[in-house]
Amino acid sequence: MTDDVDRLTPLGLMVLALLREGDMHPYEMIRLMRLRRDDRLVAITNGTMYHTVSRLLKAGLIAEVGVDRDGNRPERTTYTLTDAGSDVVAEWVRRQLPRAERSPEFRVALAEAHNLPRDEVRALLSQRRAALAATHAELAGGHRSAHEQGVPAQFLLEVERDLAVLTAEIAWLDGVLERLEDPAFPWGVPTTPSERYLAQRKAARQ
Amino acid sequence: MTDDVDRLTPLGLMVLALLREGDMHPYEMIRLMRLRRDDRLVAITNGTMYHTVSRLLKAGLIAEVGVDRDGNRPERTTYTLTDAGSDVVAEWVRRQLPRAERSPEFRVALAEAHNLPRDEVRALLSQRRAALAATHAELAGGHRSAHEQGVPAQFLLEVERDLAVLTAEIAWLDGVLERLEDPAFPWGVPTTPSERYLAQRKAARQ
DNA sequence: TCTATCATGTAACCAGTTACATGATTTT
DNA sequence: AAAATCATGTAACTGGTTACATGATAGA
Repeated sequence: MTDDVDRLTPLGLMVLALLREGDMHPYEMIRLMRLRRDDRLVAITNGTMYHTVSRLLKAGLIAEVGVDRDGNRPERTTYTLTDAGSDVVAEWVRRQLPRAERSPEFRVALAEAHNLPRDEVRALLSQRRAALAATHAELAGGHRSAHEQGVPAQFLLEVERDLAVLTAEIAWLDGVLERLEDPAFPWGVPTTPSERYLAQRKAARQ
Repeated sequence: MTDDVDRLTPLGLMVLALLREGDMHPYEMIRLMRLRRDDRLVAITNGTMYHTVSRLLKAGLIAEVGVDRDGNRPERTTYTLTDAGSDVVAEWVRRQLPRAERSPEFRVALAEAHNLPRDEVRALLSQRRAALAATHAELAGGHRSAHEQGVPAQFLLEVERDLAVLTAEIAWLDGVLERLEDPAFPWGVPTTPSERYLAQRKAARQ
């Protein structure tokens, strides 16, 4: 399983997380993810989706639960999450959330953070906060010493942008950590699905 | 050439830009880029570097300029930039700099922006500023309507982070655009190489 | 002298992208 | 009825990563 978690790509994880909402066939995943604008986080194309699904299947994280057919359209295979797949979702998020990298992985982990208990998320994000602060300090040190050694300003623009973005992220994280302490802040998966949610599912199912 | 520019990866572009400083063999590129901490921007491994160099060669963007040998160490091939390769650097930066995506490509384009004239960079970054503002507006609209339709707050965390980072980037860009208007802000490649620069080159050459 | 690490590179594998295929439905 | 688009998927290509190879030097 360690291996599974390591090899999981952002799209792979989002597919697993999606299957926690119910069994689906790949085309439905594509539509639902596009409806929700998950393509902000990962590129979604037919090729990538089918490719990803077949790797998840081979890894035993999902399983076929039958083939249906709608009118005379091509058959389509519906997939379900295995127990292993379900475990892997939490483990992946747990691993990505505290890391300092500002990567596609982190954005996905944050978007899927509600798959973990709220207190664990708070702890993981605190770790990330510390890691980002360390990165910031190191980068600022490098910038200062480059400046002192006479590196011209036009070569330092990118570092300065990086510092600005890092600062904003840290400030944002501080805000979130505070909000998460408030018991009024909602968490987890709502027990009664909203209208909007149901409408989305239906639209995607067709 | 259009095609060349499109297919160029961030590492490929950085290799081309590096070769504007002089002919080099791949291992030297690896060392020099690591010294300069370019591995903040792109992953640098042996495999990736040699792979990239061989693709640049095949595309005619670089050429072999001889094989040397140091003592009994393995032979090594030195590469030089072709005219086509040199053109492609500017064209790639010109294309990436105004885009709204906050991708590895943009960071590399910014780090290599000094390969273009300062006024062109100002114009390109202004375009990006506008594109980011548009993205921000759209994202904020999506967030508001999701909120109004009752999407619980724990599902909106990632969007909020995205908005915070976008805001910081726009503010940073405004600062840069202002600085670039000041004729005292330095630009271009310094004519007399600094000590630090020479020391780096030497250390990387070995 | 044995072992570790450096210098330099090759090759196989793996994930993502692009292009295409095929029949069904909808639009003109 | 022709053209466009949708639904569903396959296959080939391309770029990046990992693992390995080989001789040279340096340190214990």
